[in-house]
Amino acid sequence: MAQNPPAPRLGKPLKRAFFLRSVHEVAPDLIGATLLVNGVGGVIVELEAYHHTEPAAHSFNGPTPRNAVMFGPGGFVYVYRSYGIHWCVNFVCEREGSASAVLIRALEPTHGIAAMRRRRGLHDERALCSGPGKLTQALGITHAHNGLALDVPPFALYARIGKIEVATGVRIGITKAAELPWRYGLKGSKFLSKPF
DNA sequence: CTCTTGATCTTCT
DNA sequence: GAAGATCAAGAGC
Repeated sequence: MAQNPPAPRLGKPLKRAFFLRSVHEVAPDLIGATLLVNGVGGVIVELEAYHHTEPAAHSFNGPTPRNAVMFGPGGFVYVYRSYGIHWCVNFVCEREGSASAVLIRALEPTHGIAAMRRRRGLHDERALCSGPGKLTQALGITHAHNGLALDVPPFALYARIGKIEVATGVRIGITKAAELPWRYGLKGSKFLSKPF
């Protein structure tokens, strides 16, 4: 087995207050940040913004048992079941009642790659976390994590270090409000769910 | 490479 | 009963 390169240095820990502003300010600032769950994870390279004022958001029709966390304050985790089989993870943004969030869609694996390969049953690093359902499986995220805070274990989030270029485009896999350019990604990354 | 399909949970009609 | 913020496997080109 080839040795993995050393994991990159981490930036400063992001606190809950990081999320208490517009989802469109948070979204580009999260590209390049590092997400870890029990020490396993990587660099966020792709995400999408959702807001209760547009019909693609789960919160558009008001609170339900599933989306209740979205209606709380920013800085917490919203996990939902997708197509009956996958889990998808969101970070809630803005103030309580704003019901906005970013869907984490892809990571560049950097920490705990062996654990991710084991959970995914795959060796190819580029396929470990290149999609919203894939990365939750790789990090071990399930409904048990719904409602947890992002700045408290098992979660840890670290600011990016240095400059990057953020790409934007239309969101993937939706039919309502499909024209909004609310997909954000790390320009040129090899770990996206799809190229921009 | 693209296209199709099955898996089967939660919400809405 | 249908649709959905998905993925992997298999068929066909």
